[in-house]
Amino acid sequence: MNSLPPLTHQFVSHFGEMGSRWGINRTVGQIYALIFVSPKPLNADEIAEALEFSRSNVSIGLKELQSWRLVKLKHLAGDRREYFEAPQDVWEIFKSLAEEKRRREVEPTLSMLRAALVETPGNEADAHAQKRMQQMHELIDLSSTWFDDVQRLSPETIGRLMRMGSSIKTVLDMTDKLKIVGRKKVSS
Amino acid sequence: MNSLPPLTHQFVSHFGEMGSRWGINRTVGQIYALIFVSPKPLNADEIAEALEFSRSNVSIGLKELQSWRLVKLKHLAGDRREYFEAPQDVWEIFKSLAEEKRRREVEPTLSMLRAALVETPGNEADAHAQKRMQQMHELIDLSSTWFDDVQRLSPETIGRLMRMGSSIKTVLDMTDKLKIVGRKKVSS
DNA sequence: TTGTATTTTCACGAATGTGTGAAAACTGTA
DNA sequence: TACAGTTTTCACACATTCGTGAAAATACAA
Repeated sequence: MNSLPPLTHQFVSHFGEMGSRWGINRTVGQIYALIFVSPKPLNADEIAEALEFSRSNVSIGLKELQSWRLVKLKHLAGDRREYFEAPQDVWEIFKSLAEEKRRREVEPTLSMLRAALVETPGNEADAHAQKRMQQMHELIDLSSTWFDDVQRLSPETIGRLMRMGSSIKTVLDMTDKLKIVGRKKVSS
Repeated sequence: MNSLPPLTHQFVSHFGEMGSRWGINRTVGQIYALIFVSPKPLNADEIAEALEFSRSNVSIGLKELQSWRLVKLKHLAGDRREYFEAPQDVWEIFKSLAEEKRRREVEPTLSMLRAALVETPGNEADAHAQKRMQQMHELIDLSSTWFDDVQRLSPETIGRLMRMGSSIKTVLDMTDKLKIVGRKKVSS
């Protein structure tokens, strides 16, 4: 760990520190950071040595990172060991992360809400609770579906959308106007 | 806790279970859930009784929820106790959450990346690492700025944008075409 | 198949996080 | 100021998570 070059070291340390806030542990964060900045795939021993973790710890960390689809397993010719690398395209990474987060952190709640919404509340309190759940469901469902849709766009298109920022409103207003004009034309 | 009406109970339990995935603990999750579905503001004692938590635990949980801006403190006339309620507008809640998450989970990383990007790499490995950090920075910075922008739009506009889903691409393509036509006109 | 390199599992100690009751601190009223 | 209601802090016990080395399982070459 201390033998890492300064920028890499800084990056790896930061991911270790932030790990807990992101819901992964220090080890996993550092392993990912190291793989992310590495110019070539790494095997578990290299990681264990660079980070001064036990081999078993690295094994567990890599399993976890694979479950998040943040690292890809790669086999090098003439080498039996397993090598890992991070996808090169950061948009790809972003997508995997978002998708996995939704699956783990959002979907279960959506299911619970859906189940609760088809029940018939047995009293005043539950009737109100159900109304609140309805509001929550609407919001989560809309954002979730939207994210799903947008994810399918090319990175280039997403980039274009994002760079518009809040001026997307103007575009939206414009298209709405066009639609109304269109409708008027048809109906008149 | 067991005296809560069934739908409320289900909701509260779920938030307790999901808590760990969301980076809050069971207690905090349940307290929030209870406040969210409650038709009226609640005080700490009511929460402690309903959830069968110790009074001190509720106090700590409420502090945490306030720090996330998920509950609002409210004083009821003629009552010295502090009452808490969740903002009624779910979009408002969503915004607070997103903002707070960015502040805690994204900003520190952006700072670190910015700092690393102005350094001069001392060797090949760090040169490559810096390139990767550059890519990561670009992505996070763009998304972060975009989120900031969009957050300022009215819930209604955001809703409109989201309901468009991936067909936003068509709109984007259209406006691009308009711009090109416009430019041609000017230049010709 | 055997043998060896490699990965995974597991039990354990260490570290961290959680929830409690009691005590301290605070707040507003008289 | 005194004091009663309310909130917060704190030390402690308990639970959970983390990281390790050793042993077991797996994969593959000969």
